[in-house]
Amino acid sequence: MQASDHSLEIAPGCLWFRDALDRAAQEQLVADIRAVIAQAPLFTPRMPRTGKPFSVRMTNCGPLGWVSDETGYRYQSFHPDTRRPWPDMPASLLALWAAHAAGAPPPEACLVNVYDAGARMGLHQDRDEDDLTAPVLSVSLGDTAVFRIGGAARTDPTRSARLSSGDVLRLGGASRLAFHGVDRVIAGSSSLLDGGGRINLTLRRVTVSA
DNA sequence: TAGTAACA
DNA sequence: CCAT
Repeated sequence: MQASDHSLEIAPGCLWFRDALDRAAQEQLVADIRAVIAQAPLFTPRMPRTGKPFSVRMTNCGPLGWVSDETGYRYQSFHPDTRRPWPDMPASLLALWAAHAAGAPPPEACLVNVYDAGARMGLHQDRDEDDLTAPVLSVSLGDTAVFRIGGAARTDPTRSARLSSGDVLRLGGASRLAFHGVDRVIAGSSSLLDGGGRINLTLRRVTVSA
């Protein structure tokens, strides 16, 4: 991993570490995530109540994983289709947390979001964690995302930022409950992933530590 | 309300 | 017509 001293605060409490990961570190993460997907296949989450599918596919690693279906959003310890426990969190991700979320209790969930061509993510808050004091770390791999972030209210003004492969974003403090999403992914903007697309990793602490 | 469409 |  390559330490990035330079960070930009794009919203209060939201730190953008550009080029935090060099190419080798990105390739290591991709290899680790491929291994996770081999154990815990990508699934298509659905909206609570309506059952409308997301355009991104997901999986998780770590003791807990985020899932969504007609029942609602939740964290659970097993894959929704295979019913098997989520794979262990790779050392590369634990190192990333140590480097960019120092002082926070260990991460319990890494949500893997796979954006194929045309996939988007509507504006939302990460608020299903019991521990809302720990930051959320977001890692961008592959094609550039046109990311949007606002404030804690849905109607707050938003700004956009292009998140490139290797960027790390930390949502903490006042931005921990900021609405955010991905307007679109710029096809062909990265050579990291065979076949293109984008992988986003979000590392979260879920339970309140003693 | 992590979805979309419709509308002012 | 486009953006919100």
